[in-house]
Amino acid sequence: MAGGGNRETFYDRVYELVRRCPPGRVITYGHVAVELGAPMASRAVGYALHNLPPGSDVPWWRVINASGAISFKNRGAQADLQRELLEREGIAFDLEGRTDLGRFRWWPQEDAGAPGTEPG
DNA sequence: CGTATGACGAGCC
DNA sequence: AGGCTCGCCATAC
Repeated sequence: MAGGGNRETFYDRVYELVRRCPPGRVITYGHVAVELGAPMASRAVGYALHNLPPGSDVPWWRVINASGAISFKNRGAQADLQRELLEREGIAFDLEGRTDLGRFRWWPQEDAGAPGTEPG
């Protein structure tokens, strides 16, 4: 059933992109927004993950802020969980709780098979 | 339909 | 380097 009518919301687009983020890599809210065509919708991106339903296969923990740090630190438990999940994937954290975006940042174009971005 | 929220980003001091 | 403010966007009520 083509069903049609199934309009994809901004949230769904965020989920799809984040879902493509491979382990050991991270992406910033701002970059996700840019990929979606809304470089200034970084806030909406975070909101999308906030509305992320339980049981979803979206690696929300691979999404961090432009500072390379984990957001919603207020959530404590949630932030701690994200950091643990990232560390298990090989993501290193700075003493300030920040990661090296220049080393772990993931670029959707990599998945597209576009050379030039060598994570080396 | 208008207001308020929020897991952001960049600029300014 | 750290902290504060404004702006921007997409939903919820």
